[in-house]
Amino acid sequence: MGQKGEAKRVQIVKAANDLFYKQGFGATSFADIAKASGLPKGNFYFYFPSKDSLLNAVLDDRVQSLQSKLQSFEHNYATPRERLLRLAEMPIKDFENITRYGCPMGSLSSELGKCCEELETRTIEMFDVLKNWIAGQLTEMGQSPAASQATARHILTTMQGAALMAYTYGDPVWIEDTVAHMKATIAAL
Amino acid sequence: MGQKGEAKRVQIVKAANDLFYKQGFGATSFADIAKASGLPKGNFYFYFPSKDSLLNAVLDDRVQSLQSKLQSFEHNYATPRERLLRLAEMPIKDFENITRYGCPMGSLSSELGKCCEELETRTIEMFDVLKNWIAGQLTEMGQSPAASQATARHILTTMQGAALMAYTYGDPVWIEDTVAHMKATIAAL
DNA sequence: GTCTATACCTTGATAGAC
DNA sequence: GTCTATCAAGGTATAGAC
Repeated sequence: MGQKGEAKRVQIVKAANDLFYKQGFGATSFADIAKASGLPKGNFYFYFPSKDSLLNAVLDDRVQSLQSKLQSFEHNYATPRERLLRLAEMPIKDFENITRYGCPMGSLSSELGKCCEELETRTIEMFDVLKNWIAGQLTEMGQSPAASQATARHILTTMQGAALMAYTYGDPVWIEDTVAHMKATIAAL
Repeated sequence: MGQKGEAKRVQIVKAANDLFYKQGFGATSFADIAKASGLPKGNFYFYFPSKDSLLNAVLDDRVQSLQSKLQSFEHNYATPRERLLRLAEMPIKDFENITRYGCPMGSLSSELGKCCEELETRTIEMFDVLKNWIAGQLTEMGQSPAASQATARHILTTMQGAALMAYTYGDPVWIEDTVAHMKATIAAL
């Protein structure tokens, strides 16, 4: 596949990523992606054998974004506590999107679980990246591996709940309260 | 509408309720409901003018179930703390369904938010019933109205997060840990 | 490699017989 | 009131021209 082909592939994934987030995977048709990307819809099947395959590419992209984000935390902040605090307040910065479209990981996971189990396992991958990174920070802070996992689960659970409720009510107050609570918890660890 | 007609209506709502929970609203077709209820699909439009209308009937049913459940808590347990503890441990009893299909309220809310805003407001109704009941118990325990609302939001947020994560991972540990944590919080109030 | 045209299926909804 | 047959629309996916 040539240079131009790769660029087009990226273009498709980019448009699909956005639409899968804002409309959901099932509600997004190839016609939608064609309109958003400016590419004719028959072309997609040259790059992706199926819609599921396209979603897989989108998930690859999201995992990579998440990993580089976490890496930037490690680079920019010296202590694990500081890193976790920055992570916890991320939903504040993104509250508009979360309130309107939900958490990119949580809402997709919720949707895929109902229809396609194979794809659901891919979303677990994404959550695992985040969970294990959080647990790693906690271990670095002196928690045992088991305790780190439990605390990481607690943090993920709370943030996902906040995103879902803020999305349901269309009100960021659910995020604000939860983030404040979470930051206090982390600071006290 | 006669007696038999009403019975059939209930039968349709019952089958739809189950399928909307286990497969999702969008993924459930009239053909599915026909197969599950044993009724021919062309018949549905005599009872419901549209699929949305059927969902509304399902939501009415769920709200009523929820309200009678909460009423039974009031009847069976003397103190608000006891009632909240019983509510908090409900997901434990239902962990198998939640792990497989998610929370009936949360997963539906997540799905509807992406497609139909009018129906999304109906799910808020359901959450409000629960939220305001929890807040009422907390007020009875001496919390101020504002604090009661904030605590009720916190409880709802946490339980929804636990349901979503248990569903995503297909693992009830997310529920067990969260319920234990929640019960400790309530007991300490 | 790129794009058009279209096949084929499933969906929600309707028309009309009984 | 109840049910069968069918419609129009929109979906994914494919065939094949260029």
